Amino acid sequence: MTSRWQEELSVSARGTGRISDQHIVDRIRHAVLTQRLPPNTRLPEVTLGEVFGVSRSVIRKALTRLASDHVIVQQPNQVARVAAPDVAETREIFAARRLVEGEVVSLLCGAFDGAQYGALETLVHAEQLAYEQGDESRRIEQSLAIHHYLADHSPNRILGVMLTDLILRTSIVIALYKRSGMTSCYLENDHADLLALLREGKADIARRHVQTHLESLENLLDLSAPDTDIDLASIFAFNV
Amino acid sequence: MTSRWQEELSVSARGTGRISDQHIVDRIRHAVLTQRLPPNTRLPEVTLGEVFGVSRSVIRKALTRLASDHVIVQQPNQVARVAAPDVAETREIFAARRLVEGEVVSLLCGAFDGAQYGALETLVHAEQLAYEQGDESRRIEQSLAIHHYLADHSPNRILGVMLTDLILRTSIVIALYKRSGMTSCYLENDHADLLALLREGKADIARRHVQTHLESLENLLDLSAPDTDIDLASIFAFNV
DNA sequence: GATACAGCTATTGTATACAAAGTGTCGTAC
DNA sequence: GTACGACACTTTGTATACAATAGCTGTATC
Repeated sequence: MTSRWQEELSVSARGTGRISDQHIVDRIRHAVLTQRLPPNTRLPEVTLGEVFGVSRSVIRKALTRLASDHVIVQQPNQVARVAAPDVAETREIFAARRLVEGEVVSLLCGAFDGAQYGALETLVHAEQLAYEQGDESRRIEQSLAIHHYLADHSPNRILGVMLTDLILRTSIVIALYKRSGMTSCYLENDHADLLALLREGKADIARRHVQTHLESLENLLDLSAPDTDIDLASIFAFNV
Repeated sequence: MTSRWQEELSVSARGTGRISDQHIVDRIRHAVLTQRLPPNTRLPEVTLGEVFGVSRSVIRKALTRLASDHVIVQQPNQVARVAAPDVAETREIFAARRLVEGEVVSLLCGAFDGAQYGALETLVHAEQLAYEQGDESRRIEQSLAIHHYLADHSPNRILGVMLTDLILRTSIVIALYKRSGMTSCYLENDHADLLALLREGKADIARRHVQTHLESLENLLDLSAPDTDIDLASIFAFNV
């Protein structure tokens, strides 16, 4: 039973001439980021090996790194799966991201040159356009590009890579807890306002703006649903 | 040429019955943390395999994880080495730790119960005692234990593991840039004062206290020295 | 004496074989 | 029909063999 994602990944792999473990990590990260690899998806080593045309050794290294980044979860003698954080962890991920992205934005205030502001502006416009055209997947891509741009240009590179990881983990939990009725996790003008604040160089205001933005995003999710595991635990409690 | 650290690690390994990659990661992390594995130390896979009595497969997995945690650096076809961040990265590590540990402490304010305050107090006293007795290595161990205690009990577990990593990376750069004359990186009463603030539950003051504490620690380092690579570059400059 | 080159050694990269553990299925007993 | 157990299959864990690459040492040459 060959599922959809195997084809997607192998197509991506075919484009590049050679395949290193770094490539594999990037492909899988990107697939998770764009929600083509939903939470809990099984990732058997042999299957991935066939998809990318390498042996398990290389896959194993890639999976180890992905597990370190909390993109997948690996338990002994069990198949690796795309991570599926519970509600509590989801809140913690958002809180951590508010802290880190707030600081990064604060550091970034007034630090860009004209070309960089231009690049950001292009991304913001593209997102707005995609939203107006109802192209949801393209809108998400642009939105992610904006946040990644901030992470990649963080004056503090440590915080930059932390933010990159947190953006990915945020994508995972959004995929998990997005309200079914909700067509889109979009907050109009938030990114445009942020860009303006960056230009003006008001660090504290910009920091708070990002944090509010992320809070709004979190509030769009349905975090009331009890977790599968927690359900089991409560059942046992009743039996005892 | 069997060097010192190989013996140290193997002794640690012998104590535990079985050896998993997690054990190996922990051993190496601890050895780096306590500065028995100084920055730039070479870590060949076969040697580690002999030390721990496992094959390269297991070592390889451990090294991959350590590299993900920035404890070691791995370049293609080259021996893994204990990380040795440059001055710029050192400053960034400290800045990141100030942000994260400040937040963790803020979250922790007034959150401990009596037993937990007692545990912390014991650690603080032990550190003070070790300092008075001039037992530097023991003092460092206690100091690390205090900060690890905070990280391990962070209400936000994401920030907790981030802090654990940053503590380790801080240890590495302290080993690298400690002033030669300086006998100790100790700031009297800082930890005791922090404990008092945690008890009182003044989150913002406690946060600022930790951040100041970390700034003082950074200022004890000699971050003016040019990097090894830069030294070589300047020598070449003279010859040309 | 300096330099370029060749070959050797040390070390990592990759694939594969086998062992061990988990997962699911089928059949049988009741 | 259900519960239990045996067995087959899937998947990961570990070791090892071989290939490929980096770094070093010695030597020949200018």
